[in-house]
Amino acid sequence: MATGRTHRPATRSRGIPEATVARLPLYLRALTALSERSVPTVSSEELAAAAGVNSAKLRKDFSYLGSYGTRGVGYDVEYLVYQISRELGLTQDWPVVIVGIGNLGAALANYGGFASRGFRVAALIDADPAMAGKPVAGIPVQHTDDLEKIIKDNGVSIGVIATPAGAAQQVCDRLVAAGVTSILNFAPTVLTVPDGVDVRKVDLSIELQILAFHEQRKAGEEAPMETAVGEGALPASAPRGAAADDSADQGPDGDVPAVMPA
Amino acid sequence: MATGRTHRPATRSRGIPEATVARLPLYLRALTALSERSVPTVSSEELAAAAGVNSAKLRKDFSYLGSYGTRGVGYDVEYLVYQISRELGLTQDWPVVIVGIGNLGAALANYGGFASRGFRVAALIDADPAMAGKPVAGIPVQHTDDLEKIIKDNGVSIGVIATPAGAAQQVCDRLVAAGVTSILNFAPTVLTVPDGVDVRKVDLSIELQILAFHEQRKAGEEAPMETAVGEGALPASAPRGAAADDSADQGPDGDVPAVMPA
DNA sequence: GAATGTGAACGGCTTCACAGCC
DNA sequence: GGCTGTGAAGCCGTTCACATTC
Repeated sequence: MATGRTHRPATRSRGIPEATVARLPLYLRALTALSERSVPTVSSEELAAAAGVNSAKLRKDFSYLGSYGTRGVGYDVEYLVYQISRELGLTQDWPVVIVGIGNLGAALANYGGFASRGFRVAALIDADPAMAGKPVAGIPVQHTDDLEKIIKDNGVSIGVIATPAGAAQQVCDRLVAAGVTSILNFAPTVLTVPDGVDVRKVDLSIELQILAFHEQRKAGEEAPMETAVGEGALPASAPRGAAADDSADQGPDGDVPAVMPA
Repeated sequence: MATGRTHRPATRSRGIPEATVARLPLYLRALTALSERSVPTVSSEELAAAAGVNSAKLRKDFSYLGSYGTRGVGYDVEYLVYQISRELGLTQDWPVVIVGIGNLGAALANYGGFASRGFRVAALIDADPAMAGKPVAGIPVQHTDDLEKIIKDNGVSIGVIATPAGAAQQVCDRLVAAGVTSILNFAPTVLTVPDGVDVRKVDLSIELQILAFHEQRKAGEEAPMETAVGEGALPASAPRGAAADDSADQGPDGDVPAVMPA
């Protein structure tokens, strides 16, 4: 779920549900692993297990792409890898710029998963003049002043924001003005963008807070309700006592993207 | 009876929907900003705008927590900050361990938002002996061998995995065995955990792939390919050979690059 | 016999719209 | 008059179950 848009989900998608799109990368990863082991075909059951979803959902998801399986047999791994890659637009090269080369930005620049799937880090941009020219992950950092030129020269349409929250909106505005239409935001702030621009956010503290909510609930399952606050005092109250009991939080549940800020 | 636990008990007392829980941190962030500006009250409309959601949704979300607003007036900022914090379990201190101190792990350790919301980095753990003792973000890295002891000594129930994919499941198993019941996973792999353990995942390459999908669609919006929307328009029995559409630029499959981070 | 593809049922989340209270 | 709180309606996604195809 891309956030940041004002209204209109504009989900003008050509039939493929958002929830399905969000799972395609998962299937692709599982298929890639199978491909590397030279496995020729998989059943929906096997692939679903590898991707961590249930088989009915997987089959339904694939049905939106077309009929790529063979009844009684399963799916051809290589063929499916290609189809999903194509559907996701990974058969082409996507130049990406990362703005904000702090700890996080550097980590992203070094992240192998970027380059491995059609994404190419075209440039690293930072507002600190002292960073200019300094190579990070083998790529020289450029100054924010040249942002517009960098975007245009490289035909960049995807930007990653890893700046402090205070600078995020401004950077976002400049990226958009320069032609970027998809943004991955790591800054813990809500970005406002014009229609037609996609924003996805990843906020670490939000993910942790969601975990804390469930964690708290596990701990207070038998005992009491609200009250107090208490501080510190972390007795050895083994969270995993005999209590345990249900805890319905079975899987990671749908998918709320995720995490971390700058 | 006291049993019959199916899946989702939730029927028990306060059944706050997952979707709502996922938004509470967002509201909390917006409220905190208002609080810092000493704004006394907000209307659902204003707060919703600040959080990037619509007001009806916000009111519905708050209704699950209780009636904390005043009709005709709005919500008291301070009071709401407290109520949401309490609901999320942030009025207590959560010690967290980060396993895998590479670029990403270091970025997480340095992330300020951690401490600011009830989370405390209790320890940094890495498998590389060369890292041991080296301070990152002011905290000395400890070796994986001591993982169990660290977890127990600090009463840690939340763990963050920032290791390479290959090590993730093993680390996860050890964390869980040592008592961790909530995991935030940055490794691009599906983790298997026992019931009662919560896992949330964050996958950077997946987020980018989702953006690529939408980006691609925007680009192809002008060239009307086969925009056969409709519903049952998919009966195509013939799996259309590998030929399929030709729209694809170049058909480079280049084989499958590994989806894995460093 | 085996496994896909899919209509239909189901359940959860969002949006609407208005009653209720300040 | 302004704004919250909430039943009701609508939408979307998941799950079921089975006809269909190999």
